[in-house]
Amino acid sequence: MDQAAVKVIEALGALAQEHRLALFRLLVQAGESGMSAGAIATALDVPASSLSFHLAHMERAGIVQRLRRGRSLIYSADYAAMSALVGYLMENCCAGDANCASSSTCSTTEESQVA
Amino acid sequence: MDQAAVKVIEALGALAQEHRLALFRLLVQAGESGMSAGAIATALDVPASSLSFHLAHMERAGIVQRLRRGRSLIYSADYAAMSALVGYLMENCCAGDANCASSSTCSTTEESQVA
DNA sequence: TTGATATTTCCACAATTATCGAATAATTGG
DNA sequence: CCAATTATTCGATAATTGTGGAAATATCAA
Repeated sequence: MDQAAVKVIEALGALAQEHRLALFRLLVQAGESGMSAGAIATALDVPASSLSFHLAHMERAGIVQRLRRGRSLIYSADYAAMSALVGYLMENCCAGDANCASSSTCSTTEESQVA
Repeated sequence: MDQAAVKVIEALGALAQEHRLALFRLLVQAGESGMSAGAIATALDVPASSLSFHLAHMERAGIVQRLRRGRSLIYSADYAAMSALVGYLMENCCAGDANCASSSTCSTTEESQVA
């Protein structure tokens, strides 16, 4: 299994869980400024230790970023990682056939790279 | 947790596994005509019973479709499900801000619906 | 320095997921 | 109908993942 596949599996696995999916969408909507761990815990109503586990999981997977501001740790969604993910899944869609079943989904093919 | 979230978690979980990720990409590249279970098993070098487990998993999750042709079962990728997935993840990106960090990823927002 | 705030790490336990050989089912050609 | 082909289900086992209270770590304000 190549390294790109490993990264993609980690990212997909990080998103495939109730709390983490809600968390990612929350951060997507929060935009660049992100949210503190505490604010996220309040918004999602998840115990701090559980949330911390999930946040660490997502950071390891490279789909969220973290920075410290004072006592708070601020998390934000990594949009580039998201694009790369979709690019990997749809790579070489329909073997490059022009008249593909789903041209819209297929057309996103070669625009992104997994880091 | 709403129904859309459940479907998305199942789809993401279905993709977040070594063999299933390889399988999905194989089907994406195969296009509309799809591939038989046997052909997939050969291509991926996975025991038949294991592959069957993964194929069933993916069909349940709604990211691949199945039809019978003679003795063979033909599987193909569901592109629409893929689009819906990305749409859900990026919904209301950056709270609708025009000058979003990643306009390209964000712009895919309201074009798809989870069934 | 001390006390309060913000968050993580540790740990033990529960729950889910993956593996694959053997047995079973569905389909077809002769 | 029968043998061959194609693929699934069963079942026992191994491996991974999620949970949350309690203790530890980092930061700051006074």
